[in-house]
Amino acid sequence: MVVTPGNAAEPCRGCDARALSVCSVIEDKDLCRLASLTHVEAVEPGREFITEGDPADDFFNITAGTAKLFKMLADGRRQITGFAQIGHFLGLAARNRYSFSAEAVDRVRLCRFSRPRLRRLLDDYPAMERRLLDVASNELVAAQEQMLLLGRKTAVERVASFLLGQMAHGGLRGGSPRVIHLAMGREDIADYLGLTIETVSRSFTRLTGDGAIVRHEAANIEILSLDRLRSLAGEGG
Amino acid sequence: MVVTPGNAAEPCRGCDARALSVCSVIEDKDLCRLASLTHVEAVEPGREFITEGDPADDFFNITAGTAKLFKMLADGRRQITGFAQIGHFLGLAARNRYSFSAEAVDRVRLCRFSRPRLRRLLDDYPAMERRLLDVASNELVAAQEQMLLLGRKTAVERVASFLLGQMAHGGLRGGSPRVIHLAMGREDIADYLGLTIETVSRSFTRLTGDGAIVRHEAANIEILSLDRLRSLAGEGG
DNA sequence: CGTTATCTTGACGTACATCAAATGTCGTGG
DNA sequence: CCACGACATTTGATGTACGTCAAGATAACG
Repeated sequence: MVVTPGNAAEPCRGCDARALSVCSVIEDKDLCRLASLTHVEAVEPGREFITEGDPADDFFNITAGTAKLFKMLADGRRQITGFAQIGHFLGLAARNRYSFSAEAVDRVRLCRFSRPRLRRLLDDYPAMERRLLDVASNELVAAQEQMLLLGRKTAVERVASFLLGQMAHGGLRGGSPRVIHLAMGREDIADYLGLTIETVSRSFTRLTGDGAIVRHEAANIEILSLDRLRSLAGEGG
Repeated sequence: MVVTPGNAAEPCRGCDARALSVCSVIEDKDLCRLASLTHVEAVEPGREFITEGDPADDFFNITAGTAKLFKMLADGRRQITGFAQIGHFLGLAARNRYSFSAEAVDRVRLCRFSRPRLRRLLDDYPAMERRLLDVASNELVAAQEQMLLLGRKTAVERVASFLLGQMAHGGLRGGSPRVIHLAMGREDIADYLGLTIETVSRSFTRLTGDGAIVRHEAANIEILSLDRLRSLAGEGG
């Protein structure tokens, strides 16, 4: 599973995720050291690479693809707490066990850091610790937003908000600005929004009927009216 | 509103919250400097001291009482994202505007730090930044747990989980181990759990019927069977 | 003690879940 | 290229947990 990079000396220099991730604080001249600390891996779709409750020995940085982060109840009910994409840093646990599981949605590439190694890196680069605090703060803001969604929004509002969120992510990478490609299926969307697949599907249908979107192949959603979508999301009034 | 401490030189030394908060990383000899950076304030019940969208000029440290943190939708729907109690650090925003509001539940005492002053303090005490990262990580774990609750748990499971959480907090401070005093009313509990006050009330009634708890004055809940409460919370099977 | 706010209980409505079937999508092999 | 099967998504019919509306019960307060 471990993929040896083509150029063993400098896998980090050409990394697409670098500018988007905590690694951006490492200066060019020290990239070599950064590269020596990490293992690049590929994870096949459906494969779980973090398991809730396991010792949190490693940290991860997503460099390609999409992973889902989730928690489960004993009887199988699942809540996806977020999707991790390029540049996303994973594994902050505070305690020494993971508090969630992570599974690849499509083919994921990631860098794995061992906890003690990252600790040493943080000691040498205080700016990186600051950057991590920023990352954690942003995730906290996103988590609060999601609590509002899960606790108080209707099904249609949830799906509309989800699309707006996915658009924000897609916007970072190029691509046609009005068409969103969803890497995850309806079941993952449902488990992210606290709904069932049927209700998610019906909500897409209603958004279509309201003229906010058009579905192309279920995974490709075209935004017809951003204003209408915003209004249906319940945030912009 | 600003309360001048009795002993202006060292309000931090005798602070009840110090051991529980980020301030614990400051050595005794430097407490004087810490004290010079902060303003101690009292906030009356019902008073809002952070407003979502306002410039995030200050950080806060709760030293007594309970505050609720919340977000609202345009039409008045509200989601309480957490309750902040002694030792809780508030104001991490990443962007320069608050992403949530905060209001005192009962009488709150807090320390206010201006953003640039805290920044300088962090530069001098790298350990404090590390501590803040731990704090943020713990909050992230709690937020994920709450997402599971809001997205996938039933009303009774939510209320049982809430009581277990409040017990964990109450356990830190002395007091009778089996009786929980709830600082907040039913409306706040409902807005925290994504329910209505009626459903919260009915869930308390069901927990009572199941022999898990007894209500004394609506605000004082006695735990009769921790096992039964855990099982009803849906986590321990 | 009355007055008022908060909490509990009851009757009923509704948004979403569940169960079930139809339709669409995609990979595989004829 | 088309036929087939497996799986994902959509649509429909019905059930239910929780919300809404309304009335009592209880506690807080002057």
